[in-house]
Amino acid sequence: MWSNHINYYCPMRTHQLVLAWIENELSEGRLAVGGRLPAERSLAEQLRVSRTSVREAIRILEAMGVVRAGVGSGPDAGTVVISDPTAALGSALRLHVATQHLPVADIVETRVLLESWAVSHAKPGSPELADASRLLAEMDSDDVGVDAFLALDVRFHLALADAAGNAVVSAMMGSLRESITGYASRLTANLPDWDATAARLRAEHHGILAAVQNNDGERAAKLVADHIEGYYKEAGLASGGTVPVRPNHPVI
Amino acid sequence: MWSNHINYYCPMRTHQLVLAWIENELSEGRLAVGGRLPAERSLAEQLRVSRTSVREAIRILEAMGVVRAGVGSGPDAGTVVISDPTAALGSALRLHVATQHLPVADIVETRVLLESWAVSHAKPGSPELADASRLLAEMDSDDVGVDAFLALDVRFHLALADAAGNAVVSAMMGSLRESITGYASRLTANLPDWDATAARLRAEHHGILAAVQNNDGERAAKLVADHIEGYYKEAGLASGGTVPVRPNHPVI
DNA sequence: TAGGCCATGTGGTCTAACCACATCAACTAC
DNA sequence: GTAGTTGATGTGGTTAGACCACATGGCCTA
Repeated sequence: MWSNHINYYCPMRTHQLVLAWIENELSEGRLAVGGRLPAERSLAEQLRVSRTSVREAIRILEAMGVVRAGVGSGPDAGTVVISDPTAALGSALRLHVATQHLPVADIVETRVLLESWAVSHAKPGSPELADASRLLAEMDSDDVGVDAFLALDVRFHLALADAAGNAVVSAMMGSLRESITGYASRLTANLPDWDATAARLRAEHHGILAAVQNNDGERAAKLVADHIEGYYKEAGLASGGTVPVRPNHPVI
Repeated sequence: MWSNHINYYCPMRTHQLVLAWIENELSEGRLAVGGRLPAERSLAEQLRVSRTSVREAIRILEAMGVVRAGVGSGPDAGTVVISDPTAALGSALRLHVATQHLPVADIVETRVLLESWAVSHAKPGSPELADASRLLAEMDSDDVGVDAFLALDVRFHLALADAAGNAVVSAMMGSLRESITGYASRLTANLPDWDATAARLRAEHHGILAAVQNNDGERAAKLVADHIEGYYKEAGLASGGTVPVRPNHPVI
């Protein structure tokens, strides 16, 4: 392919040129989180490409959780740099689960691996553990429904993961959870007795948190592994099955 | 936003509609790896959207490693479904490293975690270990340059990760490696004596592989952790530093 | 029969136009 | 003077239509 207007060979597609430019701006520090990209029309003119190509690049960055695009005027408008690795990893994992080339069993296994490491490396006094404790208190309330309980459960486990202080592990944990949320909620229907299960989960949560706060990382790791594997075993994890339709669950 | 031609509220952007349709086709099994998407113009007509929106969706899927687009006619032409989770995760991680919201130290730590788990769960007789052994033999040759050695090193560690048989861990390992390749090769320049380092790395590789083949997962995990941490420590990992420019390193 | 050539269909790119939206400044009515 | 209205401006979102390079395959010619 020959780059338009210019007479030298260009193996890149145009939107990749734009991506490379933006990534370079990020690397060089001229563009940082919270900063704004030039308007699409300006950027197109600046890079001598069409607005179409600029938009394709921005769509990719948006799907990667690197930028957020907003219409209108004001602080929420324009294309601003963010940093949401979880969104990108989650979408990618979910799509590949849909192609059935990433077995759900492998995702669960990886989750056990990451979360075990996280609880065994969590700092006992970290604020994330205080959040986790608050979430447990909410879950102990009698008037939480199944959906609310599961939502709190997700936040509890993410708080545990965050307590280890590793951004990559946190992002991967979040993305793994996101990619199998559909499964998890369907699995709940398989449970013979939700109330009994909920009571057990509550007790296990408290045990895990106590172990972490007592600085007993090894015990916490074992407890959390049993906790996760036990839940999926009880609910009957069907590895390699099909994913339910989620029409209102966009990639971004 | 009101969906064009139709009089009901539609909170999705048009390209997300296309993404949802394609993800649904994948989930329902009507589209599988190796299959082909309808031509962009056909798909646009079928979904009553513009070709631009279809293309934006395909760009995202391409960046996610879910499809591959080829021009012309014949078997390599058209948009065909693939499954390359590593590409997606790697691009995402690299971009977020560029935004300096994912510390390189966290990536290295995560790599240690995943790879330790992988070697401790690798099956001693798996074919991936035979590949790893072949790679070690190549690395033992005297006439391999630094770059070739590092390339073989990457493949050796990926083979180890694959031996555990978890697709998610393999993909994450590959993406972590990809996201810090720039760093790793720059770090080499910091080494005081490459020949000595290479000799040490060779010996450590053989030790790791031997432990795996002897079914001593615990020892293999410790060796691989020391191996990785030792290398980065010797080369002087600068956490939070800036990434060098890679103009010919497209996202896809 | 062998070679060249063009019709066909693919993705890649560009242009130009319109829309919805959000802000802000200027203007108008009270 | 103040409050409300209104329009200009600039943003991303979407569309239509055109042209290009490319790869195949069938047709036609020598």
